[in-house]
Amino acid sequence: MEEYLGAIYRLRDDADVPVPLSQLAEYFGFSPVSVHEMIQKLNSRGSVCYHPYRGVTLTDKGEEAAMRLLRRHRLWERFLTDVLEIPWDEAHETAGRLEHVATGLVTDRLAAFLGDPPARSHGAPVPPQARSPSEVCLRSLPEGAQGRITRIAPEIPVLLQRLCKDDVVPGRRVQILSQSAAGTQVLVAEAAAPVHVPVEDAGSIWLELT
Amino acid sequence: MEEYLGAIYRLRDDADVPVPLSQLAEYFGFSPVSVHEMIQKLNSRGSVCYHPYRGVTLTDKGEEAAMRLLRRHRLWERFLTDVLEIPWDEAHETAGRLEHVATGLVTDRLAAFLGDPPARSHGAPVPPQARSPSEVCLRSLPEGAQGRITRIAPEIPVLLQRLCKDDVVPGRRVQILSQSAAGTQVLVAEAAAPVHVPVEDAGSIWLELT
DNA sequence: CCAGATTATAAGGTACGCCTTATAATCTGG
DNA sequence: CCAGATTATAAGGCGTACCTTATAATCTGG
Repeated sequence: MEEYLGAIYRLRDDADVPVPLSQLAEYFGFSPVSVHEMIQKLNSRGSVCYHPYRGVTLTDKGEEAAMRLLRRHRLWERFLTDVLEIPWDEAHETAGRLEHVATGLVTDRLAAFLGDPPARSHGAPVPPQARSPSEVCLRSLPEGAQGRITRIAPEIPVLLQRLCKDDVVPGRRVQILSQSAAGTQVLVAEAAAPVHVPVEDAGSIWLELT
Repeated sequence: MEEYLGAIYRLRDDADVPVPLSQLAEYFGFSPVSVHEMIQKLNSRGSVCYHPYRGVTLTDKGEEAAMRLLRRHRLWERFLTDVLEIPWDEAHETAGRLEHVATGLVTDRLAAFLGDPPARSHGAPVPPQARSPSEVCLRSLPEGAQGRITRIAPEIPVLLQRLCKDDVVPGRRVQILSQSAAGTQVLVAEAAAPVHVPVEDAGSIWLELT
């Protein structure tokens, strides 16, 4: 239930276009029928606005809930990475379960404890927050450019897994070796071997130049 | 599933006596039939040993799982009360949901972050830990005695709610005003009005004398 | 030792969130 | 503009964990 709102929020990623149900189905690895069912439920509950054949958008109510959910996610993630020093991929996954468990008071205190962070130390902003204009997409960078990964967006589970495998995670310094139609060749931090990032993934990686 | 193991662990409370299913039913507020069903499942999975007409005990496997669960509970509880300064009753409830969400690594790091606490600052030990021998039961104290509440055990939800309502929670200083067949009259901390604790509750309150 | 209370177990039901299969509606490109 | 791909929807199923009702087994105290 909550997961759907979070997924829509993540998938639409700033642009306020309807998210196709097929995209949600792929995101969760659920059948399109199941997603459709759930969306109907969310629609009748007024969390979501369903546009047949086009997708779903969040209502004000849904937006609210999704924002609070993502805020909790970011806060827990930040706690796990910064305070407990859990690796990013595990932190992200655990935060995905912690985000559903926290009263308003706990969330607020957690935020205060973390110093009301304006952003993840390594990653996307803690809502409510817009994307920083200084972030540029990996795909748009020339060969030789260097930067620090600040964000993976949208955060699609399979994508995150793929990237984590190659240590392409927020916080890493990278250098672009070459751009081609197939994708981008990058050198990650102090790693010896270059990593190939396919086009469809490169568009989801955002960095700050150094 | 996990909840049942935790409940058995809490209800048996040190003594290694079978826990009657009726007690579990009361603990959860479930019907006896539902509890019986679940116990059958746990029994066939080898987490629990079912003694018909007598109750359930934990197998080594179940004991292990319950201990890890309770450990996570205590650690989160301690984090919430000590670090985030959440009131005890809310902390206990939230910890009840957080305990199911934490990998081994997160638990270990959390424990380290809290300084590998031997006990809750206010309350029961973080397993594996036995009960302190210096704890005495409220019911057994003479009039006039003073002490600090260290523990509510067993932690039965309805009991915790009742006690929280009167601010009878771990950490509070109390003075025994009178003992009677009906219960115990106590003065809590700096509260103006004395509180009446019925016999059946007084047996679950443990304190350290001052 | 047996009657009344517990406890066990069988049978059938509900809500939830997922599934598959199949058909109908709508969109879109050659 | 229509054929093939998407998308929607109907129908029926599954597992989980709870429920009620009803009957059977066992325990326990007077």
